[in-house]
Amino acid sequence: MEKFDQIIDFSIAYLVGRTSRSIIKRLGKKFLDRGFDVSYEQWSILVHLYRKDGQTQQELARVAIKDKAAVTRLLNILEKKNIVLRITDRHDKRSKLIYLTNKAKDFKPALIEIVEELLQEAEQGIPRDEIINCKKTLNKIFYNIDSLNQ
Amino acid sequence: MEKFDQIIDFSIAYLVGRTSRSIIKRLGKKFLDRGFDVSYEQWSILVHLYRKDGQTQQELARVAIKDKAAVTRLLNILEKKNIVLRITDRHDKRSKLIYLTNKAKDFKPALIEIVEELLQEAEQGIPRDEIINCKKTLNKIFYNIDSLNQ
DNA sequence: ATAAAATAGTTGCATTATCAACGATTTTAT
DNA sequence: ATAAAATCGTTGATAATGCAACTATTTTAT
Repeated sequence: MEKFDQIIDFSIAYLVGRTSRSIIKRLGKKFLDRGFDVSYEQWSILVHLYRKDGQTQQELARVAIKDKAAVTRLLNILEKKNIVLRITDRHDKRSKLIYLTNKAKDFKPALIEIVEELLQEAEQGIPRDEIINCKKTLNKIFYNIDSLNQ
Repeated sequence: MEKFDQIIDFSIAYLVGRTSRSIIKRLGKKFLDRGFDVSYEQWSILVHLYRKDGQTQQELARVAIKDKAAVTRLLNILEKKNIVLRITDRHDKRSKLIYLTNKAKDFKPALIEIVEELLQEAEQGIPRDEIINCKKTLNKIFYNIDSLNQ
C-alpha cells in the first residue's frame, strides 16, 4: 500500500469523516422529504430534549458535544421555528431551561422513525456483531484523540 | 438498551460524527503547534495535490468529497497563502489546473509526518486487525448511505 | 460581609459547507 | 453548421462551527 493511501483513502480520519458527512447529508434529505424543516444539527439538540425535557443550554452543549455558542444559535433557530421555549431558571437566573413546544412533541415519533430508518439503511447487509465491533473500535479511537484534545 | 441510547449515544451516526470532529480538532491543533498555518480542510485539498500535482478543481472536489464551490473558496485561501497556483488549462479554457508552489513542496514532509503522528495517536493501543476490520465496516456503511445520496 | 472566582448565556469575528444561479467554454445532436 | 446540452469555475445566500470577549449572576474564600 502506498504512503498516500495510508494517510488518505484508508486512513481512519478520512473514513470517519466521509461516513459522517454522508450520514448528515442523508438525514437532512430524509427530514426534508417528509416535510420536516429540521437540519441534522437542530436534530442533534432536539433528540436530547426528547430524551429529557427542560435541560439547560450547558447541559445540551455537553451531551450534544457542541460549543455553547453553537447551542445558543441553534436554539435561536429552533425557538424561531416554534420548536423550543427558553425559560429562565427561577433558582439560578444565569441559566435558561429549554422546553419542547407541543408542536415539537407532536412530531417526535415521526422524527425518531426517520432516524431509525436511516440507521437501518446505514447498517444494511452488515452482520450485527460486525457493527458492534466497529462501534467499540470507534469509541476507543474517540477516547484516544479526545484525551489529547483537552 | 433504551431507545434513545440506540439512536443517540450508541448509534453509528453519533459515533462517527464525534470521532471525526475530535480528529479534525486534534489535527488543526497539531499543525498550529508546529507553526503551520493550514487548517484540516485546507489539508484535505493539499494532500491530494501532494499525491498528484496539477489537477483540476473538479477532480479535487471529487477526491476530497467536497462541493466545487467549497473547493473554489479553499483554493482562494491556499492561493492567498502562496501554497497553490491556478493555471488555466490550454486545452480546455473552462478548467484550471492547480499546482503546488515551492513553499508547499518544502513543507510536505513535515505535514505528512504530523498526519502520521495523528493516525498513530488515534490507533494507539488498538490491535492492527481490529483497526482493519473497523475500516472495512466504515467503508460498507459509507457505500450504503452514499448510494442513497445520489 | 464582601471581594474574587466561577458559571451561564450572548455576541462578534473568521472559517467552512451547501445549494442554486450564473457566465464562459466545450461537447452533442440534428 | 449551429442550436441545445453539458461542464467548469465563481458568486451570493444561508447555516453551522470555534474561539474569545463580554454581561449578568452565583459561589467561594477570607
